[in-house]
Amino acid sequence: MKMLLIHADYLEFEAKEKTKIAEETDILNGRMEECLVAFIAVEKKDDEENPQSVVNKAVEEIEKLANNLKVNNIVVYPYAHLSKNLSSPKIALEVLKDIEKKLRENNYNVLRAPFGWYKAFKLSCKGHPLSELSREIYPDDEKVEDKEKIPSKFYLVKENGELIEINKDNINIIEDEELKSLAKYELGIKDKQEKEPVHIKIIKEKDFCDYEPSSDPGHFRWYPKGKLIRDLLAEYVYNLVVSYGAMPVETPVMYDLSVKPIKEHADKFGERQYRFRQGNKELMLRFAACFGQFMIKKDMYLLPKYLPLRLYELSTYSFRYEQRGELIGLKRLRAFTMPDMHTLCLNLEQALEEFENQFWMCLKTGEDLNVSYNVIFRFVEDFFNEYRDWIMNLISKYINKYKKYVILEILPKRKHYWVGKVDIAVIDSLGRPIENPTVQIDVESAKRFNIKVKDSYPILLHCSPTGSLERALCGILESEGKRKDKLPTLPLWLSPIQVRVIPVSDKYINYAIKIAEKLRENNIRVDVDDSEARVGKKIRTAGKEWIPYIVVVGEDEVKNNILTVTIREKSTLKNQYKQHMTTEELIKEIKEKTKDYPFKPLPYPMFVSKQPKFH
RNA sequence: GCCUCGGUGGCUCAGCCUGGUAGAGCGCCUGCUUGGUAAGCAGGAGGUCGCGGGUUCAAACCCCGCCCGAGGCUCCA
Repeated sequence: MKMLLIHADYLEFEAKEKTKIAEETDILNGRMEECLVAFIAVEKKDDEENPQSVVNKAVEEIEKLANNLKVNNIVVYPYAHLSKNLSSPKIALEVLKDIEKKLRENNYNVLRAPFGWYKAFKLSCKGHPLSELSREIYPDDEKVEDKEKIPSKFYLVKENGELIEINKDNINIIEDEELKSLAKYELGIKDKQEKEPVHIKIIKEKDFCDYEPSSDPGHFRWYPKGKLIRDLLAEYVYNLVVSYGAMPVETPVMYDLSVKPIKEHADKFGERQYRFRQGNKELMLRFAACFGQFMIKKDMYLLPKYLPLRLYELSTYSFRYEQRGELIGLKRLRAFTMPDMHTLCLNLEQALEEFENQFWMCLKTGEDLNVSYNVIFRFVEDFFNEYRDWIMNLISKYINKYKKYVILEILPKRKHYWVGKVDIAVIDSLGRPIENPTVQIDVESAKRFNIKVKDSYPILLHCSPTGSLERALCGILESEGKRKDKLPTLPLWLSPIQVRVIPVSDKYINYAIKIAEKLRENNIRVDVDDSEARVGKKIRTAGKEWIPYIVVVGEDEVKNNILTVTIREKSTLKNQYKQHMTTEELIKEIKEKTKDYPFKPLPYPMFVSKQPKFH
């Protein structure tokens, strides 16, 4: 709705002649003194969407101004010429009448000029700063969406391929607690939580990373240990996708909104982006690596034999201007690092084959990060019906391999760029899903970005095998933080300090250093606790740092040339698991456990007494 | 973005209601202790009480605005 508001000494009108849409009325002329005149055009979107909300907002605006100006007389004047996109006359009349009625109820003197007549009018505008104002009023979109939204259906899929529709009442048929949490979340069943997720405490306590109050909310600072973990994860995903056949690229973080496909793709995601003007350009910060990779593909001369063609980029960073109240620790940020692979597929058959491979790749990351994944497939109904056999076959392979059921969402019609996707989630310490790895079948973007293989538009797959690195870490920490069966720990290859050597007294410090150096030469992250504390205290400190191997050396070890190693994985808080082994055996064990994973050296001084605290 | 709660030495928190010299534990430093698997003993240093304004003779405390965090709502390509 468009509205022009005039504070006037008087307004006078006279209806002269009917149009086709004229309302029947006796009030064909009128005059009001000391009044606020509201010229109003009701628009198509008001009509289609939510007329009642427009009425309420318009009345609110008028009253606000009337209050300011201290006037009690209001003229409601239909004025079609304010808009080129008018609503139907029927709705317009209803809206105008409603506005008149509401204002009357609120004790204003209201004069409404007749709708659909050619009218003569005289107006005397007061001419002070507030005397001429225009307002544009948008309908609330909440109710609109409700109207448009046909809800999805959710199913539990078991090994025999049976689909059991799940809803609020039968949710307990899902026995797996984690999968049930995921289903509950999807169905909008919420258990109220008043606590914060445990990873927030852990990241600070362990000197991984922290909030940066002098940036925008949701942008973090990373300390050496957290930086190490992120770098290791980055290298891990790089190796994973490159050995799978992806070609790494790097593309800009910001894009020009005057480029049509960029603008279209960006506009789909509405408010949740950083946009800014620089010079005479309007720019946006990328919220995923799609933009740059699509532009590369658009400019390539693509032959069918190149396909499936996979480009990979670690988007450091992707930016999303999430709502302020929605930012939570590492779970939702405004700047995050997203491994993002896009695969061009010749046709749907090839796309399905790729989808399956990429799905298995996503699941493998759960094993490497030592987290438990829960799977939800989402398909648009038509697509599901057409490829049902293929889908059910994939699901049954998954169930056989991982011994877990899956959730299946069927969407009545396509509303995003994808026709099918899989989301893979870790359940956090409060029973809420952290959705992370994903594969999506995109049938829209190739056309939008004019990516052509010969003369046809290929299918595009989006895949992030771990999801954002920050969220991956979040998932690991939440999983460990909620552990009851044993001590929380990071996977060995991700542990910032893998081994700590503790001399029983400073007599043995040189021996401890010798051991540490030997480990370090073998690419093991090791430090030496040279502090003045007693052994018990040093063990406790090492335990609080989640160090996987603690080597205590004293007289016995020197004499027998053997190490006493406390292995965290096999210990509990009360019972430390200790094992005697030679230095070579320890090295061998660690090398064995980390052999398929990236390595980076200890980013800290080797002596504990020299290691700074970051908080 | 909205609603609720919170922000006090490096960390965890008490004090605020009822205004009057800012507290504890851990950590840190120093000394004693030279030690054997999750907190040895003693002493000491360390605080713009988130920021800005207001009320008051006097503000960590009362009032207003803002910033930051958590929970809830809404959102989540």
